[in-house]
Amino acid sequence: MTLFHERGYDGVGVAELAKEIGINPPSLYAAFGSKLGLFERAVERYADKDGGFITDVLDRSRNPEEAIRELFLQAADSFAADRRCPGCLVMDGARNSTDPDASALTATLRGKTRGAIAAWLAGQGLHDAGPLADALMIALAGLSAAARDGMPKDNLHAAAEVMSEGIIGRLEPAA
Amino acid sequence: MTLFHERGYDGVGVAELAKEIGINPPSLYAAFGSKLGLFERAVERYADKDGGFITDVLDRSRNPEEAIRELFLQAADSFAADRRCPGCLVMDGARNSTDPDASALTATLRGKTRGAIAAWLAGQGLHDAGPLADALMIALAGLSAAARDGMPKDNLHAAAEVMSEGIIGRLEPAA
DNA sequence: TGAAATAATTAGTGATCGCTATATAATTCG
DNA sequence: CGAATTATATAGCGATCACTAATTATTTCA
Repeated sequence: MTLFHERGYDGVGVAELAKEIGINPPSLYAAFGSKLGLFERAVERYADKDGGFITDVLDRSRNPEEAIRELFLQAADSFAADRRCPGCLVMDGARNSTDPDASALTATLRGKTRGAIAAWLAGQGLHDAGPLADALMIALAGLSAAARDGMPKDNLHAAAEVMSEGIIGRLEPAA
Repeated sequence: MTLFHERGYDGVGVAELAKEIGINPPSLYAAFGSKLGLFERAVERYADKDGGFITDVLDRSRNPEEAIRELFLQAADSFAADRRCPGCLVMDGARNSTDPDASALTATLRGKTRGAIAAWLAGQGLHDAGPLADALMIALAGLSAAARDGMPKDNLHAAAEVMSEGIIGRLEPAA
């Protein structure tokens, strides 16, 4: 998972993945079926653990302002937590990959996240929950890209606050 | 340039690049020195032509509100203009590349753009021009990522408007 | 302990990578 | 027209890719 996160799906080979796990390539294929199978397991684990803060924030927040603020704060924290593998594996783990299956895998997870956010916003009685969810996902994608481009944690935090407070200021109830 | 834009630096081979130009690999090396040399030329051309709207907007705008609004609008237009090569070549052309030189090339151009935006904002007498420039760059990176992930032009526009108006609403003069 | 089943390792498959030495064709000049 | 020069194209260099057949080592039970 760390290797995929660090260098992307195409950037790491099966030999190195097996070595990191402590097995040989044939054992990797016996256990996961293919490189893509291992990637699927890694991405799902990442979404469950590292990406769990998203559903947690939505569950715990009692109003959209608090939710969005906390979402951006925790995203900036998460994306800059480990200097060795910055950004989000779901956002950027298969970016520019030559394997369409790997891209489709992460795209599906992004779709689920966007759907959960949009549904929560709509449930809060907000106008334009769809475009709002798109804007949030785009901002998160930007944060992930910036983290991967090496932006320091403090700068990431400051920029995240600008964006979150900006979007919060534009919230309005459904017509 | 189109091939690099479409599939990223690592995603396209020299043989295909040469074929697209209409020459053979040895001629490509005679003309550009290396794959990286051709990428450099392509990225610089892209920054000059397709990315020219950024400096144009800054030059023409008479206040930050107008500038930011126009920046996001034109970015969304540009990133979704060609379905075959969506997003921004400078933002995502070398993302997850295994060649650090290619990544450094695009990183330098992003740094220049961020610098130009920050300087312009500061010249407009705005508070926190640095974090603001970071936020703008991050939003643009998010728009590029969303475009590359296949988001339709209209949705991209709507989300861009949410983000731009949000940031505009948070502008404040320097202390 | 000895045979059967399982696991791990080595080595190698064809394909593609960036890049280039060699060979062929086209052009320029005496 | 023929020789020297330049530009083109073909083919192949070593390296790496995902993946696996064949071999060796280990363990499991009678």
